[in-house]
Amino acid sequence: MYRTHNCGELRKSDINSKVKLSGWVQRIRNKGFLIWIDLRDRYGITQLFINSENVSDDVIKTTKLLGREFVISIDGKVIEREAYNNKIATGEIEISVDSIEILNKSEIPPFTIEDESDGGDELRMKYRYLDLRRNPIKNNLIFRNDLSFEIRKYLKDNGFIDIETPYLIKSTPEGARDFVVPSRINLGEFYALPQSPQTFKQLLMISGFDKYFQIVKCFRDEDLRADRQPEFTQIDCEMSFVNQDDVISTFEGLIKYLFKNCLNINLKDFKKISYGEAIEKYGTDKPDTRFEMDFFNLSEKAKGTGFKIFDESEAIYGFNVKSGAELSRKEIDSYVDWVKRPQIGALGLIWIKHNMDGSIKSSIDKFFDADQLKNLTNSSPGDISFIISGNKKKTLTQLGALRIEVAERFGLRNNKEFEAIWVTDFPLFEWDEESKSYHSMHHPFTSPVDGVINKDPSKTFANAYDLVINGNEIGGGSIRIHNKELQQKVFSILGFSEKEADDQFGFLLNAFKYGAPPHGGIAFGLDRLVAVMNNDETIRDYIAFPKNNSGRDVMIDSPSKIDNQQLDDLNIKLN
RNA sequence: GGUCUGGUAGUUCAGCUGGUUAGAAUACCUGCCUGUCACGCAGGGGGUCGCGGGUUCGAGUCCCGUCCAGACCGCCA
Repeated sequence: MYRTHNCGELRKSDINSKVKLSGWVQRIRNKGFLIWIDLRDRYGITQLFINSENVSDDVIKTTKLLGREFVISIDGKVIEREAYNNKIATGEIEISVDSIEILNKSEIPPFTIEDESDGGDELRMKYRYLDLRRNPIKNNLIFRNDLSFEIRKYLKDNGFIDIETPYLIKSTPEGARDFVVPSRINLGEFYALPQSPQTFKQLLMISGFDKYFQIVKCFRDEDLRADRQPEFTQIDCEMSFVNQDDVISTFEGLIKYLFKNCLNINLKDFKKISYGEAIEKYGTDKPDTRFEMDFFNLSEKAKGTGFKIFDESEAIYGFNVKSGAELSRKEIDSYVDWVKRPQIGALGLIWIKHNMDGSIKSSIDKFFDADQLKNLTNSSPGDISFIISGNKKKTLTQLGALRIEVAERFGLRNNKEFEAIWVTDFPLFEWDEESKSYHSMHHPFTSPVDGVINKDPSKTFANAYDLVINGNEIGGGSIRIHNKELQQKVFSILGFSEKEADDQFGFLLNAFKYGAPPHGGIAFGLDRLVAVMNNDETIRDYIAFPKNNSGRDVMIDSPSKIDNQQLDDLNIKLN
């Protein structure tokens, strides 16, 4: 037997008990005659106490050999501490050690295994198994576990069935790049890893499974970001005989349930905002609505005054910042520089300070008088207005990015506050200039509103909805097409020939012939949900073994070359 | 594919307009210490300044290339 208790559970009531504990040496405090060892496991830390006068020579000898991260097992008696440590749960007791056994020694770890580690990202990833010993990361994974459990509980209680779908499927050209797996017994052919179980869950609806879910890995071969990994986990759900409101209410219920049960937070009812409104007011389809700073549109109002920049712009938008008039010239300039960075790409930033005394100072004083400016921005004393003009789409995007940056610097992104919203009424199609073709904004199985496609496809709206929490896209879904003809029409608008559509999705079109029920669903990014619930926008520390910026796992060193025999077996030649 | 930032001791970092033997903290090692809990005190070891080239009397520092890492843009139906 290695232990009678774990390192986090002994209390004052256990005093005088004989116990056996096992764990890792967190730290040794050697004061000559008296030695303390912090013994750590997943559950906590228990202090071991060695008084040189009262222990065998063996214990002293073994203790001298110990170093950080040694794995040891000790026997001893629980005693009360002379001075309590209220920082840890076991802080009122310690173990008077009778015997020590070294179960395994450890080299000195490359970084300190403490809450505030000195390790940089790269080192932590290389030794991720050590990083996972640290409380912050360990607790993230425990939280994720608790969240998964509650997800399953809610969905099961609501009649959903967990069904696994295959990972080796078929490559399709639409959407993200597929990860591809060569087939040895079908030489020259390839599987693809699923970007989502989309078509399978629709087929399950046709099978009559009614309410399906799966917490499932998905794969996309695209560049990574702090919130994007090539393999990630979705909470994938689908329901039959539902309309948009049914799906939204079921899953608004799920999200509220999760916040309540995992964070003890009661979320307000989720506001609904249309895609068009989101873009017009916030410059993004995933607005952070915890703060105001809605855009105003000056595209008509500010033109015709002879100010060239405005007169020649397709669009002019701006927003007001409360207390922004306190910004120094230097701070304002830093915003101007910020929007001019290539990542944002604005040509400039117009600012208008509305001082507390009612006076106006702006970067366009030469072209407008104070009253004109007050009238344009509708600002209050104390505000600063930021304005960007130019191409409409770019202007809105740039201003949207600035809005977030301003909120960040003004501390408006309050991490105690959570605001979830539904974004609806997306366009069904998006025109892509590069390929001169329509793309699905969501995916090609999304049904148009009322099941009808407008003569002008770009004016058709999708029966789709995204869940956004604090400016992060957490999930998205739609009511699907369940009719063969409509599905074929969508494929043809997307530029598929009848044969291509049949080759790639014939199985689905076929299935629609045999009594496909109306259905729809949603998928949430579990990694992002976990991160956002912990006020984080980086998902890596919520995944046990994530990949780095270049898609590499630096711990196992993947991806890696494979040997020629393996290539031969697959009939693959590298060039 | 692109933009930006970084790479100096085991680790996290400092190192100014180029100029003696490249520093700090922490970790590590040795000794001392009878109530520590970020224990304390004294001492010690530890560096191809990512790599390659160039400019220069002289390069951690400037220039070019390259690799690695991070953030972002493109991309992510």
